[in-house]
Amino acid sequence: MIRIDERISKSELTYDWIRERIIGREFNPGYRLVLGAIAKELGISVVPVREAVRRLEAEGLVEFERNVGARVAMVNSVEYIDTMQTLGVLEGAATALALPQMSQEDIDRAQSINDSMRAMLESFDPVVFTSLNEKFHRALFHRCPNPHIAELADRGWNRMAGLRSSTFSFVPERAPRSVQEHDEILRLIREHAEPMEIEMAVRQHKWRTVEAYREQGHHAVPSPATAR
Amino acid sequence: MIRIDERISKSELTYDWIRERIIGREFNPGYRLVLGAIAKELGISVVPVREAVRRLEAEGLVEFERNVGARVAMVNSVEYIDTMQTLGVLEGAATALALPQMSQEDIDRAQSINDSMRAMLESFDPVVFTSLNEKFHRALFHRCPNPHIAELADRGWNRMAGLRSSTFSFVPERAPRSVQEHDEILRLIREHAEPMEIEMAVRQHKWRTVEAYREQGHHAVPSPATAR
DNA sequence: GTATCCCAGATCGTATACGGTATGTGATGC
DNA sequence: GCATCACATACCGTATACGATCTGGGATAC
Repeated sequence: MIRIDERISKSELTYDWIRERIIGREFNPGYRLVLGAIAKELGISVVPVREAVRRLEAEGLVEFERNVGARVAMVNSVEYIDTMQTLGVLEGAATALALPQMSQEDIDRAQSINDSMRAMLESFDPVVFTSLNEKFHRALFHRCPNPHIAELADRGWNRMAGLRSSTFSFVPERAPRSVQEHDEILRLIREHAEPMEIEMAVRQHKWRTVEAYREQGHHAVPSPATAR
Repeated sequence: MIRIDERISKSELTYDWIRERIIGREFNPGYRLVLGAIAKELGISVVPVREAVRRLEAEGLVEFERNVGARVAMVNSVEYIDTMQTLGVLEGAATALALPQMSQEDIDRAQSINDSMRAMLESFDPVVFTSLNEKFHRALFHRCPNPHIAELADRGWNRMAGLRSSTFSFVPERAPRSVQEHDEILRLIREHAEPMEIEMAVRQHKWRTVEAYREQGHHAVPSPATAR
């Protein structure tokens, strides 16, 4: 019997509720998440709200200070760069591991997403473009047989979404190049290139975006690549 | 003035308390963590205990089932293999990124740890050996300038500790080879080999351990063994 | 006018309480 | 003797309550 019930706990509902609002930019970075206020808004008590917030904290979407409260994680260039760098490593590995499980349809789907991206290079909308970009990459690694890596990559993307509504608002000039690199990755996959080569293509693709962002100089902060 | 206070929340204390016991094998995999019982043991209420348990769940040390409760994550071969594989990726990358920050003392310290490991190959104690092994690897990547990767690698090691008190209890025959590979990694670092080469050496080192474990066939047991 | 102190409001951290769900056990019917 | 059902128990999920801590602003001293 299918449980129509399938009831989900209030803390989980709250978790989704807050998270949606962070990802959807309704709650901007720095927005203060007051437990009592959210509880009243949702018509529940503060306990499940608290639990939801702590979970979001564990995933890096929210910052918490003892006896002060929670706020949506701040836009911070260093964080952004670190997250992108980490995601490059994870997603590269996840994609390489997913290769044996990848079907022709998976590849076709990714290709069609990338075609959509190319099509919109003319009338460029950074937010939509960024969202398609995420879809493209998820399509490539979602078959990853190692659930740990897949989940970490997933969290990485969520965190990114929280930190920046749109990567390509900051480095629009990278968009054409990015589409090109996507094609290149798909080509490597189709031609059954060495998994390591594909992994590095994916990683470098992300790292080049970081480079572009860094050179753009949106941040006064020096790169971690300091001299010994 | 330094706050002698520096009071830490009860939920945090509880988190540490439980975690110590899991890592220290006082709570074995499958051990049931009853909120009320722990609360009474520590003389506090269940609320902070609950929070601590959820945090441990987020890190994978504990499994939680709605309306049933929490138990220490089960020894599960698949989980173990996945975790090791992920850790190989993360630690390889973290080590490579740490290279520019690495001092001569760091390298010497790692070398001396490995020497201790070699020394104990004769009278082999898997638990101590595994612990030294962890120290060795942490010594190599702890300078990693990207805190995200470092933290993920850190969590990976903790998770491993929870899943297996000692890797080398299961594949003792790999110990000598492992020491050798450590030397090789140190050699590459000293000779300023390509970061990528070092990253792959670290990754492959871990993956070979997984291979050894897998071939050993210990994992005939899917082991949650509840099968009501 | 500036710095310090103190108080009030806001918000968190934790305790206690209670209803809901799952699990095991003994009674009942066959 | 076996399967089924009902009930008791254990434990979780959430609500409510209250003391603790932080923050900001106004009063006071100089």
